[in-house]
Amino acid sequence: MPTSTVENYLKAILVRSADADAAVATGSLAEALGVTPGTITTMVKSMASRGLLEHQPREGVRLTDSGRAHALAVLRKHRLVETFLVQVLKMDWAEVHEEAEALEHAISERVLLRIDAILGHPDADPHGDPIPSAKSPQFDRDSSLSLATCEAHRQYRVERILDQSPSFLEFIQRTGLMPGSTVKVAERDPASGVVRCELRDHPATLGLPEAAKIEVTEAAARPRVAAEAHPSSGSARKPR
Amino acid sequence: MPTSTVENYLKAILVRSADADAAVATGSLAEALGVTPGTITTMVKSMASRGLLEHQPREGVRLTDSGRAHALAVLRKHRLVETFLVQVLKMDWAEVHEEAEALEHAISERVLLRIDAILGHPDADPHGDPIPSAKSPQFDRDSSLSLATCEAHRQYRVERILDQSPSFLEFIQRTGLMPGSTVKVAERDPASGVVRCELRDHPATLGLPEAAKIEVTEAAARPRVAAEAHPSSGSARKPR
DNA sequence: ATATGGACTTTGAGTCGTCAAACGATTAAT
DNA sequence: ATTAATCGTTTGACGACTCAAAGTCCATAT
Ligand SMILES: [Mn+2]
Ligand SMILES: [Mn+2]
Ligand SMILES: [Mn+2]
Ligand SMILES: [Mn+2]
Repeated sequence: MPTSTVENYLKAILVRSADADAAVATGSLAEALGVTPGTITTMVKSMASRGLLEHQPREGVRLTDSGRAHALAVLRKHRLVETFLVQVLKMDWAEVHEEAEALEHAISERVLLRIDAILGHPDADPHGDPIPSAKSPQFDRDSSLSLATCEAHRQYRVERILDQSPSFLEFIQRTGLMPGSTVKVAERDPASGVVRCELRDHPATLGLPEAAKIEVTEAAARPRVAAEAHPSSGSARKPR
Repeated sequence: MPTSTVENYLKAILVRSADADAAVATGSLAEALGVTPGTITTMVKSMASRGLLEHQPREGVRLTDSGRAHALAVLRKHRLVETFLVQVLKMDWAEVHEEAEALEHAISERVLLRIDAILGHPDADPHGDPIPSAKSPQFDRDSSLSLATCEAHRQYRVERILDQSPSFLEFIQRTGLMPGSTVKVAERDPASGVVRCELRDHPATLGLPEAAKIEVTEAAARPRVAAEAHPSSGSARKPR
């Protein structure tokens, strides 16, 4: 029964250890969690003593199996809650991340089961982030194509937005670049750092670092996102 | 921005100060909150210094206007969340109190507004407890009639259950004594401490202290409860 | 009027999460 | 190799919340 503080630490470590079994630097955690480096060292030692992670002093931390399981559970709650807030409570796409940041620590397994069922067991949240499954703690890091790296003049489908800040999400929403939408890069100019895109019925311009935060796949690829983009036939729920 | 601990203290004080402006004894708070008397004294002094209440040493505690406003907001969240869990997430009537005990501290005003709207602005929770309104912080303590005090051989309507313990609520549910149901006292024997009732299609027996926890009004009285009792026509939502 | 018992408060201590500032280790530059 | 710079750890302190145990107040019963 970790506290919500510990849960936030676990989650921060998990999402930073996607690539292989490289250790996560304590400094990156300090920055992510908004606390001083000394605080991280202290917390990390206490979490290590509880078996949630291993701490290689001066090098970084690695989750144990137990720590990873806890972290995945929290991440799952976070993303299911976000999806619920958008689809059932009809809340704003750009603000649900903050809400979920608090709710992920207050929602019981029982409530989570109901939410998951009502949503039809989605496998991605409104930002396109994969929802870890209750059983198989898979954690895919598949597509590494973004608006900063894809080919120009070809149709792509937005899969995932890699930034949770409300201001960025609001920009995405304004320009219609949400997961599920179709987009084409019209021009990419490394000199000026500007990317010009074509949406279904209007253009959009953004900087290279911002374009890198928009993950895409070739337009033919299978859809995977839970958020509703088009008013399709039937109920608001998706199977599987 | 009180912590969730302080919010729990405020709520405990509020629900114990319904009657007039009598001070709430610190001992009753210690019991209600499951902490030692010394802890209450300490917390109460700190809350007094923050202007949330006044502390008459050796006598008790009284909420300030600011403290009462906070307490009412928390109570409102608690009861709206309970109603939401029952009506929208279809959770068990007997277990939502515990869930709400945690969620009341994690839900933002924004989320609360959505929940309230989706529920159609209910004015009582599934246990019949009044939901303080956002504007008028009214807090009615109207009916004082219970299955322990009402007349025998007359029809009454269950309005409210004054005990949140899951085991008691499960008993109520099993016997069909939820708010909205109709009941008649067949026999009350002070000697044995037993109350025998008639429900719509079956009898029920309970002790006097338990009967006192079931608030009723004369059967003709206006309904007031948000929980669904009968599958009525139309949608699952109630107006006003 | 005094003594007693119960309710409340005080005191000393511990845990958790945090900071600021001093300190150490490692790496990169000269 | 020495020196700097950077990154991480230690240390001492604090606020919030809690307990156990000792101390105080006060209403009441003698
Ligand atoms: Mn969080
Ligand atoms: Mn998300
Ligand atoms: Mn609570
Ligand atoms: Mn209730």
